Amino acid sequence: MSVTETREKLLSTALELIWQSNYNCVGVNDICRQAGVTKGAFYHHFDSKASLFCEAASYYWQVIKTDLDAVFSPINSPLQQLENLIEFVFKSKISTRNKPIPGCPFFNAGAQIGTDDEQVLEALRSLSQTAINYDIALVKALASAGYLNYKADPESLGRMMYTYIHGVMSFAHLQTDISTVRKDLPEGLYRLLGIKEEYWFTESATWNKQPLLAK
Amino acid sequence: MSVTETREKLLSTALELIWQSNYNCVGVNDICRQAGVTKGAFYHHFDSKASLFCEAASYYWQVIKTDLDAVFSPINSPLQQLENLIEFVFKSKISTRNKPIPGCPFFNAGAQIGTDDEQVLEALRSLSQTAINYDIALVKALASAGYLNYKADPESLGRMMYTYIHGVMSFAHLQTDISTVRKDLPEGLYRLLGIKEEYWFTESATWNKQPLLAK
DNA sequence: TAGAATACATACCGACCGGTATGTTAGTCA
DNA sequence: TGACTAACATACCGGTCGGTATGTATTCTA
Repeated sequence: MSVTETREKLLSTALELIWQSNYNCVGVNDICRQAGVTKGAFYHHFDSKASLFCEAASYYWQVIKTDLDAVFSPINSPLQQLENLIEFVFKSKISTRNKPIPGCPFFNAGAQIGTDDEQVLEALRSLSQTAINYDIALVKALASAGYLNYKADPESLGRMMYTYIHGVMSFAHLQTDISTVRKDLPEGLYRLLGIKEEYWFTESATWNKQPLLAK
Repeated sequence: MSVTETREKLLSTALELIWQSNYNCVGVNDICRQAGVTKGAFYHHFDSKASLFCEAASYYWQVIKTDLDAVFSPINSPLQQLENLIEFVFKSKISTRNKPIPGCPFFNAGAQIGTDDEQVLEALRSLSQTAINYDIALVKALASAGYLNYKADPESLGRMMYTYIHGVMSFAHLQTDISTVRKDLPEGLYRLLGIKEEYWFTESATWNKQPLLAK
């Protein structure tokens, strides 16, 4: 295995395992065993488990950014972008062949990290803010296209979208049942955004690839 | 210490520690030390850490039920009940003297427990469903009183409220900043519920006790 | 009042944790 | 060719984890 191969193998394996489980439960030993790499190699490439997580976070983001850019591509109307987002969340975070619904491992991690792991928290904050920025842009587009009932503060509304989506995912993770989510996710977003009711469930997603990071 | 005293001391201490941190990070040793009880006593009263958590969950619920019944008391109008709920969430889960925002330890736990801890998951599911039932009742009351814009499925909408509230709390936990939450929490609920805009921020909470379980 | 059950206290277990010290190999470059 | 270093591999560290085996007071009961 080449140098960069080993590194990326560790990153992707860490993501995979954390995704299936969570940050606390996944140990360095597990990651190494699964990646077919020894602990010496691990600590040659990474300072600590926490710093691996931070690098994995940006690695993760780098991967799904491709998806998100397609989801929010300007060739789609704002309403289509919204439907794409819903489809993306559903496909990448909720719907799985395997039983347990992973949710978002990075959002989950926020609830798990001890307050002492400041570098991990900071990485998570930056990740969430970048994600929210996508939502904010969508809110602005929807507003200026006249789809919204109430006048909105895009920043606040973008945050609301983000928190709602992750709330739904966490709930799905706990319930291990996706049937309610299939309905609650879009309708909740319509309601939050204040999409005029005549537009509910009218547009369908133009994006329906298999997400890059869905196992 | 009497028998029930020891037991309750362990339960309340476990709640307190899990609240400040989380299920994974809090060890049996920590709980015993903080409670001033030995490990022998612990395992005399509880089968395992998981079963302690389950009992703590129902103990927790038993305590906040008093608060919730006051929040949703029928002497309050539906709109007042909603404001009470917002105030309750804010007071008990978000606003704290100490720096880190705890969020809801039981919701957090849902993202932490390994999928093998089925008994813990079941306790959490039951807890969340009971909480959602309060929300469902509120939705029905709001709907029949004519406060809502769209016609709603109360069950679905109650779930949406629940997931949104917990999403907001988890986000606050990560950001350790409550200023945005103070605005996002009520407005998001208005939007989700479809409260007619003329009623936004009009009613004020009739409930403003100190929650029983806020440290 | 003897004995049995309750309510602990103490000491300890093996497994596992993140991390490190040290050895080995392969490639780089002067 | 020889010194140097990057890229590992191996073995091991102290600490902590959830859990247990066993001893000992105290209280209840026959």
